[in-house]
Amino acid sequence: MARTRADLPVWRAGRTESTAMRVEKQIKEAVLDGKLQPGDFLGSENDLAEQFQVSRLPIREAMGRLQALGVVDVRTGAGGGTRIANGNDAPVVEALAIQLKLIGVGSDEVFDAQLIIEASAAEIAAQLANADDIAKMEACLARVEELVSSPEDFTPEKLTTASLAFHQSIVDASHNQFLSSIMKAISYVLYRSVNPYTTPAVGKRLVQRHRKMLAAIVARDGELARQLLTDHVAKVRAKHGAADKNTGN
Amino acid sequence: MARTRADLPVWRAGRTESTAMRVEKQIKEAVLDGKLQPGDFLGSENDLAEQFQVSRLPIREAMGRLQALGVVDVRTGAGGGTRIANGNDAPVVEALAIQLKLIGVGSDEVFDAQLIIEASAAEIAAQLANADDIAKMEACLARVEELVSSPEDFTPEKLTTASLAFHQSIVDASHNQFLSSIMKAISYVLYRSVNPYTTPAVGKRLVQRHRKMLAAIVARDGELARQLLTDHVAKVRAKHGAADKNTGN
DNA sequence: GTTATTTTAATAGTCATACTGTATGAGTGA
DNA sequence: TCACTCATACAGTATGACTATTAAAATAAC
Repeated sequence: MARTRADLPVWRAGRTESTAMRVEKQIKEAVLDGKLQPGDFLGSENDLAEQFQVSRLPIREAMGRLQALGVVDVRTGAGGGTRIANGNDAPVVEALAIQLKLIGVGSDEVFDAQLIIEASAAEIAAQLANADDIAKMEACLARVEELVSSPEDFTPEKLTTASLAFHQSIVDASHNQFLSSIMKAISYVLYRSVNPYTTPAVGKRLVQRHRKMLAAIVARDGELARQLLTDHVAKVRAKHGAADKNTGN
Repeated sequence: MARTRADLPVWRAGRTESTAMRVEKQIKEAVLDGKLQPGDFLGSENDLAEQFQVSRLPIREAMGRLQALGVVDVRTGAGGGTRIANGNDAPVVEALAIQLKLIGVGSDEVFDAQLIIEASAAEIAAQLANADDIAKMEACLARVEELVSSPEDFTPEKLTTASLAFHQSIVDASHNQFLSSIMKAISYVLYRSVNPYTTPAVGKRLVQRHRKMLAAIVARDGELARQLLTDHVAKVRAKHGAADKNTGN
């Protein structure tokens, strides 16, 4: 694919700050300093335009950028306008996954991170998991079992999704929202990575190991849970192989 | 036209989302699918406006959003326009830190995550660290020592920054860019959290433990490095206390 | 008096146009 | 060959107008 300027010297963006960037920066700082909290009303675009003594356009742009980052919510209609968002990690999780792709982070690194985070999360989950968490994990496991035992419903996409949901439920059971967010980003990348290798035969072995992992957590055996998780991730990784290492896939 | 543009996904009509969001979504999907790669040229705002059959404004908005996420770089002037960015995790790292604040993630959870990631990273670093990594870590350590031994230069901000830089250099030495990015987000949050507790006396004990940690890594003793890291983080955490738990500070 | 419906007003979203500032690359001259 | 100048292409901003959407207020129905 010929791109005339694709190999030009490195681009450094953001030399002179635009109005939108300045506004964006101020709001972000205020949030980090706790001066703005979830639910706080910033005003309508016209309000803010007057407040910052600029036209609607840069304000609109700044709000759009903050919205893309999940920092603010924007609503149209009477009583609408911009408010500081309640926590919503979906945008930043997706953005993180994209950055891993752009940076060129290899599968190995993502698998390593998965190993580190999930193994520790499983150990914590074995201590902290409550009835709701266990119910959630069991539901995810049941979904996986349903898929591998009914060939007519089976698709690689469904099984990959269900399996990753189970892994996510384990991390969620650690009651650490930071780890949960990171795990979501890992799932984002892993989905596209492991999906081609997902077959019904793989699924059968998968579900057996999943069941053991859940049993260890329910039995409050953190050490065993960690060990099983470690083995499991290592096996998935081995199946994934070294064929496409460093491609980000 | 001497300049070709990377193929974009086809415009899909729909009425629920704004135009800017639709464009944003398509570009993000294309990047995740590998159809767009770092350096690929998307076109000028006018090009894209024509391509998507809308005015400049929604296009401009979409590019602004993607720029805020670090997905694209935008440049003015002749030969300017929008390109897919090379990896740049700074925006998403900051956004992640903001989300932790908005979600209300407590200090405990961040410390837990730090413990998990840094301990594992230190263990890996003990295996993989090369001469450059060690030089970098030593430079960071030297900066910390310099600060605690010269009271006239000392400020809590400087020491906190230098100490976190040392921790970052350890994670960087694991050669896992994903862990590095996550550590940056942790530093972002931790800076505001531990800074008030940073004193010269604290610094003196800090530097001793730092030196031991680095020695263990240089000696390729992963097990010891992990142990020292774990103890160290636990001690910082204890000093931080439970006074402001769950405040996000 | 309460509920369902309509109307109204506020607000984001979009468009067209014009102008400014800036960076690039081509052209000019020494 | 090198430095300088200048035209051009591009983002950034402004203005004004129009549309679509939504919450709230007003009205009608029960």
